[in-house]
Amino acid sequence: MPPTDGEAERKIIPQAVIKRLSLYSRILQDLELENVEKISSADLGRRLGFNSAQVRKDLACFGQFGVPGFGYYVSDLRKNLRSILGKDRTVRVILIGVGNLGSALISYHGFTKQGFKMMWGFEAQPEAATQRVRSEVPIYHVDELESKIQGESVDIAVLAVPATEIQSIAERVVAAGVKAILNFVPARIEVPEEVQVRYVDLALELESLSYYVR
Amino acid sequence: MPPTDGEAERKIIPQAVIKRLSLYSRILQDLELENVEKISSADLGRRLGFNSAQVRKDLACFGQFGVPGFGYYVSDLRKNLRSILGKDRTVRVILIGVGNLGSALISYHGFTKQGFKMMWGFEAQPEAATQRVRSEVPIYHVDELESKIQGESVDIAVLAVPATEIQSIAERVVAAGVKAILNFVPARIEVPEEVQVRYVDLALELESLSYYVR
DNA sequence: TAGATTGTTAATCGATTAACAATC
DNA sequence: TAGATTGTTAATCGATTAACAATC
Repeated sequence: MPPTDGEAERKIIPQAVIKRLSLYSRILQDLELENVEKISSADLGRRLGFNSAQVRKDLACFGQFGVPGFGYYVSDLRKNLRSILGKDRTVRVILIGVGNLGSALISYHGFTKQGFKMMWGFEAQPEAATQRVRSEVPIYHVDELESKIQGESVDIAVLAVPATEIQSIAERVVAAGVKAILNFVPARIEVPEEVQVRYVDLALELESLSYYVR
Repeated sequence: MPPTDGEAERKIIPQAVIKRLSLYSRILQDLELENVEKISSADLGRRLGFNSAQVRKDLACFGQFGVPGFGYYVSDLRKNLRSILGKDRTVRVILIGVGNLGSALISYHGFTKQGFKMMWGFEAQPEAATQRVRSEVPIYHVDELESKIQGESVDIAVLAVPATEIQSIAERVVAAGVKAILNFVPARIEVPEEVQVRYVDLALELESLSYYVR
């Protein structure tokens, strides 16, 4: 039986589908800038190296967006994807650990370009970090984490703290109500299963490449 | 019929297996520091959330490293994995585009910790970048790319240039003989298929998380 | 020897691709 | 209408997991 209400009964969508949706969304962004009005699943797939059936099936997870015999209206599909991905409103991000890597992430242009709002940075040595960074984003002492999050909601926490700190920081962030974590620290964290965690392990990427060049 | 020589007939290994191998290798590194002598596939898997059969099957792609009824000798398995991953020698890395993100990557401690050698950075404005970075790694003008690579071999090029530059930089790097690219720029590049390319798309990670918090 | 755990084959599961009726 | 392309079902492919004989 089909879901009777629009929101609550979302079926479980594979993570891989969500990633491809983001990719489609970007291509559509480019196409819109180029004033392209329509695109077929075959063309959209070709730009990313995907099969046309895969494009249609990914989209079919969320509804019917195309016109048989014609294709998809670029602007219409883009709107729909943005809404599906939750990008039709401001997504609020904080960064914890404004060291070497964190300094780059807090002012990373790619985040802003894709419409994320970097709210605050948190650091154990906030003065040094503030000097280093030169960005509009205010940097607070990590002790203020809970008090800042309280009140103003935060969607995603980006973690770039030392490995020794990661578990305790993750727990504090979760306790403060954050539901999604992007972790740049090469260590697994244990959080309740309703909290979404993604790992970006930079050295791991190099390692997997080094296999092919030996 | 089994391969008759040790090197040439490597069978095609899924990328996912190689990534897991790197993860195993790190766990073993930790265990060795803790003076743990042996580990079973079940314990190794548990640390990463993998099934024990998967651990054994991944390892089986490359040989028999375990002792039935006992498990794996930590130090022995680690040596084998390092050799498989090509980490039993210095892996030489260069970085192109020493801007905001590139500045962090060139001196990223995680790379050094995992035994990679960051050779040089290349930039269109090398003076500004050199001032910004404060690391031992010398930064050259991007015009010197070919002449520097010539002679001293480079295993992996990390790219963090502006999106408009990415395709031409990729082509130059490949022409200079580099066989593996780690691309932080959110744009697909076209290279000969023997060149290995991995994409790290930071905004994409946030996008896929934002789906879960809307 | 008895117990434990490997390496490997067979079964299961999920994701990708092909095919095609529906339809604009 | 004829042609093109969707949405969706069925077929294929590959990856994960279970099971177990081999063996330390």
